[in-house]
Amino acid sequence: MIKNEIVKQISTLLKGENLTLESISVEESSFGDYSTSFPLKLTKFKSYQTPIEVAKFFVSKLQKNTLFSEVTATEPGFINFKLNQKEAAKMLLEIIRQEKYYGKTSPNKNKKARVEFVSANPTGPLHIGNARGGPIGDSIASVLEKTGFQVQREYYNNDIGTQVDIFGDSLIALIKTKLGEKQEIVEEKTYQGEYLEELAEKIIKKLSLTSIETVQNKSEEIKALASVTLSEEIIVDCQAMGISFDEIIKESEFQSSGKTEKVVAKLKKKGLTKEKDSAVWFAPNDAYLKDRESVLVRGDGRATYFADDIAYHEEKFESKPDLVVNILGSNHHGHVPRLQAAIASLGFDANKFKPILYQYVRVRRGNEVVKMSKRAGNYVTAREVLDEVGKDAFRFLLLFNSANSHIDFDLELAKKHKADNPVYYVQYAHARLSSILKKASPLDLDKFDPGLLTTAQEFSLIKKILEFPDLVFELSESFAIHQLAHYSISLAELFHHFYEKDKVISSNQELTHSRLALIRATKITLENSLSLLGVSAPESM
RNA sequence: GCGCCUGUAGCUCAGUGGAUAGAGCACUAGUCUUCGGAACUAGGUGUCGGGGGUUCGAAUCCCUCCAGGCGCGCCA
Repeated sequence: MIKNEIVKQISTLLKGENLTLESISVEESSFGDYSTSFPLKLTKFKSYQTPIEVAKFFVSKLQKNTLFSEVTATEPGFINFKLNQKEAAKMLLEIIRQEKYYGKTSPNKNKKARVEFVSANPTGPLHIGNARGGPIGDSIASVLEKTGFQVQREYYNNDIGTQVDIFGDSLIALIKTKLGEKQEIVEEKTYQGEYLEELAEKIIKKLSLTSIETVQNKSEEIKALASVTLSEEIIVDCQAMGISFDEIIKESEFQSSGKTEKVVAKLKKKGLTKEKDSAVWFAPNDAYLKDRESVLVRGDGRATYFADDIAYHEEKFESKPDLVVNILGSNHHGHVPRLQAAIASLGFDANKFKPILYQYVRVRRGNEVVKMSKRAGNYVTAREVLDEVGKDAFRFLLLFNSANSHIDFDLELAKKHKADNPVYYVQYAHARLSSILKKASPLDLDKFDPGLLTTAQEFSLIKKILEFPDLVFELSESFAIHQLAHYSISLAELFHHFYEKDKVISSNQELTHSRLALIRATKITLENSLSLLGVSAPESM
């Protein structure tokens, strides 16, 4: 936490000087090893008139830290820090001691976070679009844990509603056809695909359906079984992505328990609803939402998804979390402000609510866009892609882009075992690291001398390793998880550079063991990064 | 019509107020008696979609226009 250390020192000094600043940012920089421009951002100067004078003043106070070999002020008001190479190398010992805990910090100790992701409807197999939320949510949850949060991973099962009804009707129609009834009209809205056939066969067998009458009598049972079967299948797909949930929450339970009804009544009491066309609408006093009122209870008395979701979020906030993260497909962007308004109007702190919207995924095979799957009929399933490219490439490539950008997922690239496939590049580095450690005699830290790690390659690698805890902490606030994928690539790259130039195993025992310590620390850092991404770190490939 | 996201090198993308805008791929030429060649070294391209504004400073913030994707239902 070097950057954090600098920020802390500056903050203390600022207080002493009675100067305040909203945020101090420290960045890696080619002008020093770290740099900050906060003197340029001060608006309230005391006895120091210009940014450069402020910078100089702080430099005189900061220079005493042994971690830096040089602290300088440069025009127009930057402060640059040069890391002391030997002191930095010394920190490798601590990393080796911490091992899998390296990167773990505790700013969020004793805090609770709830992360909701995937939340696909049980009306078909998980598709690649919804699946993108899986790795994103899972890795964000892991990052939060790494900064001290106690995290609950949850999946919201939308097991009721119009979509589910339409799906149920399609299924029942299909079962009837299979049992001999002639269907006259096939409606456009009906669900299709091989999976529906499979499901129909399975249900006929399980419920021993023999005639149209039995289907009629057992229609509710059929729908329930279909919903459970598909939900289970989605959960199994998630497991194949390396994801397991702590909690699966069913939408139907908010209705059956009366929680939805209660929360609608609460909103009504606060005067935030109105009745129009025999339905109950959410009508908050919010300029932005004025023309976007939406229905809570339909004309026929049934609650909408929105109402249930409010009840769900009331339940979330009543558990007193410090952070509520929702990973949603970008098509939910209209839903988010409404939900936020509802959360705020129920008296909860909407600042704790962090929705993350991700854009959709298009699947390509080379230059050709893949649109449909045999199984689902009209979209590409997560399972097909997973089976074809494997969990590691699947997760890494979905986490490689920022959530805001669209992804073209190239099946051909994902399967390539070459450098243009970044996941193999990183994994290969890890296998190489393991191989060196196996080949060498066991690491003897008594022979470790930080003063021997003096080459440019060694220093760059050490700096990159030391960035890791800072990055994890930043990600716990920015949720920009793709930066972790890029970090792991850059770490692998710096290791390869070092490997080519500096020979690790030699007759010089002190140098060998000092470099082995660097190798060990690199391996730990790479492993911990990959572990947060949910990608395996192979010992050999 | 309204809203959200995107537009950065030939391609795929990083970079959201800092200093000379960066990687990877592709392309060309090299590096194997040496710890794993799935690697490394060297070579260079940019109206940061266009225009205007804010300020010491803008790819980044604001306005506007253009292009692409998505959404806008008593769907979820």
